[in-house]
Amino acid sequence: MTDVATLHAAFAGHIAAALDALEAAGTLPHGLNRANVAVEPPRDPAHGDLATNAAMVLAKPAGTNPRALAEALVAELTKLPEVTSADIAGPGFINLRIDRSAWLTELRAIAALAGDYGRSTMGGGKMVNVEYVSANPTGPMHMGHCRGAVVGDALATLLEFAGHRVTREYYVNDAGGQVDVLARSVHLRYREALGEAVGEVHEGLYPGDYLVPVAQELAAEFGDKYVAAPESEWLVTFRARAVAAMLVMIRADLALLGIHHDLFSSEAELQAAGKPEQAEQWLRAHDLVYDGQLEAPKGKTIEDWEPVELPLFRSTRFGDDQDRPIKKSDGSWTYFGADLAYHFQKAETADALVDIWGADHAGTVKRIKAAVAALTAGSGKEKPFEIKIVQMVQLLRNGEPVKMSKRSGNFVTLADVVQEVGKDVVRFTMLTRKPEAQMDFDFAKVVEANKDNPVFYVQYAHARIRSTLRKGAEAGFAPSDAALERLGEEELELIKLGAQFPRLIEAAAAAREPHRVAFYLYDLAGALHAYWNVGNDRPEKRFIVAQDAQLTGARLYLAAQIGQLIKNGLALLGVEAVEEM
RNA sequence: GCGCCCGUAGCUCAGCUGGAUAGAGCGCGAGACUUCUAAUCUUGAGGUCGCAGGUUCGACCCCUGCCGGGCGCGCCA
Repeated sequence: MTDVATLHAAFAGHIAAALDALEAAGTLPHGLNRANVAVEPPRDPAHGDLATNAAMVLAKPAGTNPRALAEALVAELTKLPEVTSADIAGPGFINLRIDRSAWLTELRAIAALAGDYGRSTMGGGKMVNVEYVSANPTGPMHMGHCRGAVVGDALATLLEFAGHRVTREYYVNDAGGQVDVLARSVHLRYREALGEAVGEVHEGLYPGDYLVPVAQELAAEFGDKYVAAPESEWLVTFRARAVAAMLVMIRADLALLGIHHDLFSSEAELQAAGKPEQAEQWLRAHDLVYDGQLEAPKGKTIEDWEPVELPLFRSTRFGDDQDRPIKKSDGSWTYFGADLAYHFQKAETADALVDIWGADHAGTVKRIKAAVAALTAGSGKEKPFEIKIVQMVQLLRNGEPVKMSKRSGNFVTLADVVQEVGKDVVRFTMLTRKPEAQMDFDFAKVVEANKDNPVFYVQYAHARIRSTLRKGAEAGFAPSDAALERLGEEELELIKLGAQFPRLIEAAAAAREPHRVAFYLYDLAGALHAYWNVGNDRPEKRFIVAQDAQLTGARLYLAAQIGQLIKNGLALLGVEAVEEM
C-alpha cells in the first residue's frame, strides 16, 4: 500500500492535533475521551465541506461551554493551509471549507492508491471471526440461507478492508439427530440403488433426489452388505459419507455466490474433544449450570409433557424466560450445550466474534451470549461477541409470492436463483436493505434494466465510465492530472462525494453494516449519471471535448477515479464491476 | 402469555451509533427529449418519523408504556 494519506484520515489527524495543542496550552484537560468526536461532511453542503462536533462533545467533560471551546479550536484549525474558512455554527459545530487544491490532491490519492483507496488500518490487525451460513449439512443451500450468506461474506470482506484479520467460519452441525435422519435417508436410497423398490419416501426422512449420488457410491463400494444389516452397523459410516457429500454440494452452491469459507468446524469433533464437558464443569463450579426441572413451554399445551431433571443453564439471569438445558435426558448434548463450548473455543483465538443468524434463531441470542460472556470472562479472555440477525426474505414473482412446498422438499434452491438472475444481482439485492428488516425479492424486478434497479444503476455507471475511457483512448485522449485545475464546480461535487468513501468504510465496518456500502454506491452512481446527463444537452460538459485535449484529460482522469471507487465498493460486496452492459 | 425484529412521503426504502431546515427512487403534477453520452432528463407538490410520556443544550435515533405487522418460544436445529 502506497503511503498516501486520504483527506478523511488527514483531517481526523488535524482535529486530533488541534485538540492536542489545546491540551498543551491548558485550554482542554488531558485524557478526555474523544471516541465521539466526528469529522464528517455536513448534511447541508451550504454549511461547508467538513464539520466537526468536537467542541460540543468535549465541552461538557471539559467543564467549559461549546462555543468557547469551538473558538479555541477554530484558531488552531485556521492555521492549516488547506482550510480556507472555519466558522462556528449552531450550538457549536465547526464548519470547515477546504481549498479546492486539496480536493484535487484527493483525486490523485485515489489514482495512487487505486484498489487500496478506502482501505483502513482501523481494525489494527485484530482477529475477527465471522461465522455465517452454518446451515445443517443435510441438503443443498436454499433461498432461506442466501441472505445471511451474502451479508456475512460482505461483512467479512469489509472488515478485512478496514484493517482486521478475518476468519470466515462455517459451523457444521454434524452431531445432532438431523444427521442421523440424513444417514437413514441415504440408506433408503442405497437400497433403491441396489434395485429395491422403496416407494414413497417415509415422512420423517429427507426425500430429495440429491441423496441419490452418494447412495449410489455407497452401493458401488459396499454392494448389498448393509441392506439388511442393523442400523448400528452402518449408521456411522453412512452418516460420515452423507455429511461429506452434502458439504461438497454446499461448498459448490456457495461458490456460485463467490463465497468461500476459511474454516469448516465440526460439531462432532468439538464433542469428541470433550469441549462441552469442560464448559459444563466451569459453569457448574460457578453456579451457572445446575440440575433442575424444565418448565413446560409457555403459550402452547403439550399433552405428553413430563418434567425431567436436566442440567440447566441459568439463562433467566440474563433475561431469558426460562433456564435452558445443555444436555438431553439421554445424556447427549443439546445444540445449545455444544454451541456455547464452540463459541468459547472460537474466543480463544479470535479478538472478536460475529455471528450471522437467521431470524428464526433470534430467540436463542440471549442465552448463548450470556453463556459465552460468562465463560470468556471466567477464563480472563472476555471478547466482544455480536450476533447479527438477518430477517426473512419473501420470494415474489411479479408481486405474487412464490409457492414453496415443504412436504416434497421442493424448495427454491440457491443454485436455481443464481442461475436465473445471476450472482451479482443476488448479492447486491441482498445488501440493499438493512439486514434486520424483512425484504422482498421479486424475480421480475431484480433483473430490470432501468434506474429503479440499484444493481443495474451502479453497474451501469461503471460500464459508462469504462466505455467513455475506451472511446477517449480511440480518439487519442488519455486521463491526465496535468490540468486538474480546469475542473469546475460540478466536477468538484463529484470528487467530494467520492472522498467520503474512506470514512464510509470505517463507519460501515465499525457498525458491521455492509449495506451502507451498497447505498453509498447507489448515491455515487446517481451523481455520476446526473453529471453525465448534463452533457446530453451541452456537449461542452461532456467528458470528451474533442477540441480541448487538456480539459478532456482532466475529466477522463476524474472519470477513471470515480470508476475506481465504484469498483472498490463493488469488490467489497462481491459484485463484479462490468466493463460494458 | 413471553422474547426478538420492524413501523419514516400514496408505495418501496435510506437516514452515517444523539446534531443544523428528515432524504432517495417509484407513483402523481408540469415541462423537455424521439436519442447510442442508449437502456430517459429537468422541475414541483407531497411528512404529527405508529401513538403517548420521559431523558438533555439538542431525539427518527436512547428509556418506559401502549398500538399494528413479522419471526420465534420442547430435551428440535
